[in-house]
Amino acid sequence: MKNKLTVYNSKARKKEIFEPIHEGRVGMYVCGPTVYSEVHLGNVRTFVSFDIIYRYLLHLGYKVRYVRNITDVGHLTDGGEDKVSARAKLEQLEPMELVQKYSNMFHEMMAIFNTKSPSVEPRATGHLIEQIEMVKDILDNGFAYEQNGSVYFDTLKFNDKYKSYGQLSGRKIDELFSETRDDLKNQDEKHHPSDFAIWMKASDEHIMKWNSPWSVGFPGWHLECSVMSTKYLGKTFDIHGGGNDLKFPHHENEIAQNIGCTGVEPAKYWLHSNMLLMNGKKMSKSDGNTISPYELFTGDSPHVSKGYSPMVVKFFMLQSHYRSTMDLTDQALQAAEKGYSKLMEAAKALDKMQHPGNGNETENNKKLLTTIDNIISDMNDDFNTPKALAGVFELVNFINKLKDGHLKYSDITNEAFEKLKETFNQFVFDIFGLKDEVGSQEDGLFDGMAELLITIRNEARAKKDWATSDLIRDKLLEIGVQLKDGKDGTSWSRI
RNA sequence: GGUCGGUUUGCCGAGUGGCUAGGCGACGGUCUGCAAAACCGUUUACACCAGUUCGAAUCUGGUACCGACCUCCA
Repeated sequence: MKNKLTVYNSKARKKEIFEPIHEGRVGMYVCGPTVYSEVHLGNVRTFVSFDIIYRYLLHLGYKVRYVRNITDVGHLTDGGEDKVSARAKLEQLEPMELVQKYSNMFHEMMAIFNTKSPSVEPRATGHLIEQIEMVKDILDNGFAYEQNGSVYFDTLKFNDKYKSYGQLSGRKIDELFSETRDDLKNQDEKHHPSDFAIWMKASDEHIMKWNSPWSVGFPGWHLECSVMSTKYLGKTFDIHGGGNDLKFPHHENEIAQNIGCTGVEPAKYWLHSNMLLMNGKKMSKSDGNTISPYELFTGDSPHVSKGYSPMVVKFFMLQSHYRSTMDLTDQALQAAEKGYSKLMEAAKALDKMQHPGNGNETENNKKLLTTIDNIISDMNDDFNTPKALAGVFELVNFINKLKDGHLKYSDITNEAFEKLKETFNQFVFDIFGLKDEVGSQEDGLFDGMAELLITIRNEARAKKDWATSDLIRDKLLEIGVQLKDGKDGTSWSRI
């Protein structure tokens, strides 16, 4: 029981045992970014969360097809303008130029955070034909109607048949009706306020528009995900993910479209990640409570005292569960920086450690094996990374004790030690997707110079010339090299 | 106003009807020429008020506060 993966299904509002539709294979769709500006740190959290889910499914041996779309049309601003073309106008670029620019930046950011590329990354504008086909199908099935060149999804009619509109977000169609405000323009085109556009007629000044049986226009925002998930994963697939804020209306409408078109539920499990807060409040550009990933790296922001590396930020994110809100503060990042470096030091130490080959099955041995088992069952429990990470830190404790001789190798069997090594590396690098940022910067010239300075300093120390010794140590620290005088001589590391 | 979620030790954050998560910080120690780093140890909290229970921070009800969403030409 403990070894089975369970996931929290937002639709069922409970944890369920994960059983893929087709044995050994998983289809996963995650709503990607709208590429009209630089990626938001909150988006990063969502995609890092789903990256870890993707990596863990791969680790479990599933063949995963991971589809994450890029929205480049149909997502509108408050003023009704397309977000992409509005920004393109501002930057004096062709809409597709803008899409390319921010897609590239998005991919760069995903690489910086060491996330794996999805299997398919489809764009909305690349699937106009399929979107028009789906609108036709929904019309044919009677769940949509045309009005002045626009096509609206008929939520009342849909709900009469399937009784499920609002199920995901916990909304009732009657309440949606009572909330209607009078100042909504063109509401008279809709039969019911909860109806939504699946095809919109474009005004003359609208740039991004295409021909269709109903008008020259553009697809509704929700349509692309229904179309692309169906195209690449089939009518019903295993996992649909996205940010919590997309539950309503985006995912609710997506479900309605899929069922309205194919007659079946699109996803077996709905997974939603929670929001990233800063200093206890929602990140918002309008009130200045925001920080971009780049500002976070450089420290060029009033919200942080210094820069934090991408892996520190990722480590920070791992410390909370993907379904919980998480609060970004300078203090919390500083703590994460220390924790991350402790983890990497342990990884380096473990890499050099070797078990002599004979050991006994002691209490410590038992404790080690239990710790390892718990890490796995924690991750199986709806991808509980903070708990699994806590377990990994218990492994760090084992590693350090072995290194310092507080724990003898003879108290640990060779088999258990190998299991420790395997589990530690799998979780830290393969599943959490962390990497050692500092180590990769070193080169031979630098190493040689550092060793030379240490030799000179040790000669000074031997003569009790503390002034020279401390000068070397202090100056090296200033340029980011920290010396450590240990029992077995002096070692150094970059900070 | 509606829907959903949250309130955990100095900070960040898991979790469970009885069994000190973890990280950071702080304090003590080991090591050291002194440091730093590292390591070891200590640091026992669960918004408030009722109720259920042998026992609740964990379940139930209420209160307060916080957050997200509330539609696509708003």
